[in-house]
Amino acid sequence: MEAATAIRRKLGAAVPLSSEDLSVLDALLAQRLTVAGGTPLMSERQTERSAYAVLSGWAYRYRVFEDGRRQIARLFLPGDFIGLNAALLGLPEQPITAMTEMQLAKIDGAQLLESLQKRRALWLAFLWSDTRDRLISEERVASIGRRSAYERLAHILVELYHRLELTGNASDDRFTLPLTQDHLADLLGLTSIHINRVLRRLKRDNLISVEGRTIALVSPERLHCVADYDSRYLIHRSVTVPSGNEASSL
Amino acid sequence: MEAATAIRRKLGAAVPLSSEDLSVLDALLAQRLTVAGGTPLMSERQTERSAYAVLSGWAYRYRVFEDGRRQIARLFLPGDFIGLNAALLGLPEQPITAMTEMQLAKIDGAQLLESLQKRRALWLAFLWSDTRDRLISEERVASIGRRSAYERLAHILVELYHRLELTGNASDDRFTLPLTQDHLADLLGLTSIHINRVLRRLKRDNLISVEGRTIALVSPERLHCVADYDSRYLIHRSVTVPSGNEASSL
DNA sequence: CGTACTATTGACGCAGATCAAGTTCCGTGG
DNA sequence: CCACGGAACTTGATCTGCGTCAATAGTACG
Repeated sequence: MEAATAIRRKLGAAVPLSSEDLSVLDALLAQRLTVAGGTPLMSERQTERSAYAVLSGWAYRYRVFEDGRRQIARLFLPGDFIGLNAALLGLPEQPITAMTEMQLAKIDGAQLLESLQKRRALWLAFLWSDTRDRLISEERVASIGRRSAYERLAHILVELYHRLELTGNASDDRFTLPLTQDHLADLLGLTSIHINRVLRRLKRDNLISVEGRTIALVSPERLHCVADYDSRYLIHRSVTVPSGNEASSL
Repeated sequence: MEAATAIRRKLGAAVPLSSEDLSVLDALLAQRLTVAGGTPLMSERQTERSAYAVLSGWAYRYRVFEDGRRQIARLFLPGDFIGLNAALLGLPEQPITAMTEMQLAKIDGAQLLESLQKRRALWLAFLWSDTRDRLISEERVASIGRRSAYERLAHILVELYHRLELTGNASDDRFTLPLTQDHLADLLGLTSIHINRVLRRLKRDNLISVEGRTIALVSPERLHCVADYDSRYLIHRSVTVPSGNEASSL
């Protein structure tokens, strides 16, 4: 149970969770599974009404066009939820692929619905997570729409570091990046060839260093500056849970 | 009360709402106000814990960079909600500006929280609306990242038509577009000069026609094709509300 | 030791940006 | 009713960031 530290850290950072909230959460996340990198998740089996919480590993959702062009719409990191809203609403989810081996907790839609209705703090925590995902998506629009390739790359690296740090998957300005240059290209609306050149320019300018799959942010300050990284972006002051008793309220 | 047809149509299309649901909804939307075009909404007065429902008119949220580059992250059309999650969570919302004169319903955060907890169908309807907004945002990422200017413009026009049609603000393949070419540029990650040229190419190719602020989709089929418009995008089969009685569930 | 990703590097082309004028369309006031 | 001023829209000339095409290395696993 307590293995779901990524989820607990993320939700707990936004909303103070009581021990009772935590035990309901643990119950939701009880069913574990592991999938290999490359496994398609949620591909068309919308019948299931189930979602996943990411305990470890990375996944991504993408859109493919007729002619093969591809755009990654979203990355799922440890602490993120996959297909939550779709499960709650009973709607189909777009195709999602595991990028690395992943540990997942399978969440039952109906059980989740009940739990959120009973525990207001949990509901707010999930709502916050959802809101944060939207923020990220909208900042990606800003990135692809208005930032240069150099700035885009700087921005995503800083963003990923902050997201991973929150769940304990990064520290000391270093983290493991399982994305290939092709993935980065499809994520940022560029070509892998250009990613390669710009990545190397970031190294030459001494903003980052790369050893294998490990990225080190050599100069976080200059990276933030280059990316015009909004300091308020993804910063979570704790949400206050309005009183009003749990579950009752009729 | 019943003036909030845009909201009722939109939510009702996704989730069947009982007359009781509707009366709770009406109560939420009771407080009306009108703002002039250009009015800033939600700028930093995060203290209020209130949100808006758009009854008529358009607004947009944007991101400005140090050097003046601008990106519109999101458009708000009739039937959309502004700052809902932020109000529920008590978090600050990013700057939003009214583009035209707007009729709004002011929603109290605390009251909303209570209402959603009492009425499961309403909660799901709001959740659905939120999910749809995220879909739109992710499709925008795909658009800016991988579509050409010509395709992007085709896509946004088709998307806006479908969004407006749902609330009764467009029909017969025509609608009023209050956006200037500058707005379109900032929305699609282009320059207004290029928007101008591409718009004219769409007219020359007989895909659209423009009279003043009215856009007519001359050939919706070809537009869908050019844009590689996903037919499932924004289509809402009705959500089924799981049984499980309202409000109780302990 | 091949087969298949993944990364790297160079030459060249183009979609869309930038720069620089206009021009039309209004609303406002004289 | 016309003059003025300021958005919004047009149009052309030129430039450039990034894409495309093509080829070469690593690397990694079976």
